[in-house]
Amino acid sequence: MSLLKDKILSVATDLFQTRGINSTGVDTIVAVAGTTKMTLYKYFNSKEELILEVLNKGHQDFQSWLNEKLSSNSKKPSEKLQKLFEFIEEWVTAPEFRGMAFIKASAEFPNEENAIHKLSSEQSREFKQYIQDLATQADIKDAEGLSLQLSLLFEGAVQAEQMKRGSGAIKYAKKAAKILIDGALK
Amino acid sequence: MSLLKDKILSVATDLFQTRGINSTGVDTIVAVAGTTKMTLYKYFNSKEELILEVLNKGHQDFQSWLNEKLSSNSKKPSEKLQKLFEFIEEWVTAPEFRGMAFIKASAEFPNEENAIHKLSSEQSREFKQYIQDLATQADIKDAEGLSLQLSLLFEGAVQAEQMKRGSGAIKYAKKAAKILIDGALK
DNA sequence: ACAATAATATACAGAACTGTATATAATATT
DNA sequence: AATATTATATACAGTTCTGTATATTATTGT
Repeated sequence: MSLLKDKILSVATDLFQTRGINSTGVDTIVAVAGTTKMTLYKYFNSKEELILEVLNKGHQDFQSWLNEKLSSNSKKPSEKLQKLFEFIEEWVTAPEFRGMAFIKASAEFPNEENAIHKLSSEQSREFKQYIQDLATQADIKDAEGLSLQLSLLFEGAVQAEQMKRGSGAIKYAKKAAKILIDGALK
Repeated sequence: MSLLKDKILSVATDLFQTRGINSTGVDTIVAVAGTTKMTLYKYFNSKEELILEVLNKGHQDFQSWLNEKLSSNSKKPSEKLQKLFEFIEEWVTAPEFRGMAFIKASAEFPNEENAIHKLSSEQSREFKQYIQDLATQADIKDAEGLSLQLSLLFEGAVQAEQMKRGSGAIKYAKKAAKILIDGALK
């Protein structure tokens, strides 16, 4: 992949998170990326396509990072489940954390027919599914219920942290997750 | 208060939720409200002021509604706490539910210095404080921790429901809340 | 060296947006 | 009935936005 395309993607990712998607013009993106609109529109047919790619990349990056962390630190599925929020805390409290792209995107594009909204919704579903797979492998009966609850805690904590940095919400989310997981494991 | 001002506020509330704040122009608002820009700018000095009033009204309406429901159905504080998510479910599953204004607003205005973001953050804090007061009155030791956890569940469930109507997330949020409250009560 | 590709510079069309100016009509008030 | 208030109609200034057209400059491959 082109270096410039990568640069545009990463600049757009950052600007969308810190200023909002609709409030970030393509002129600003190319200026910060040190290129021109002609180049941007060569790699992306429209701003919407750029947004979709930003979302896809962000989702893949997060999922890969999380999966890597979980796989390299735990073998047993139940252990992975229990360590899940440890790594989420690490992710959320990292200084470069700027929020979860799909959560913000779904708020900026509330129409359920909109392509960006649909992708956000799909990514949220995939994340929940990922947790559900962990829960299933850990032999939890109501894997779907637990995974839904854990996703709610996750999205709530991310939302809280987006709203106020250093809110400490994630610490309590972690405790709540432990209670819910322990309850479901026994 | 003027009838027209009220009409503008309610139209703006609806359009902001269904189309997004930045994607809704004042021209659209006045057209739907059946009035003109001159009138809108008589009652609101700027679009930002209108947004702030929409947020304030939404927050007050929700808090009043919830407080009324809780007070008229329960006397004991611990009962109120336990019925909290019953009413939240009622709120979220109502056909006219369009999401929580301050959650979306904070996503559209991510800068923590922004007046709209600040108000959203403040409203989130007030809601958490409201739950914390319920928890304190119910003699719960770690009232702050529990209220934070319940707010996370709440915001996560609202987020999930905004992302996909009829997701059923609120049902599992309710179950999780029960587990957390029961654990904290004993 | 030459040709093809990639990137830049710049200008601009066309639309949408906030906010204001100005003049007119409808409604209350006294 | 005369006057003040309230709302409308309409136009527009000024900005910002997405996306394109056109011409020029670097860079790469052969």
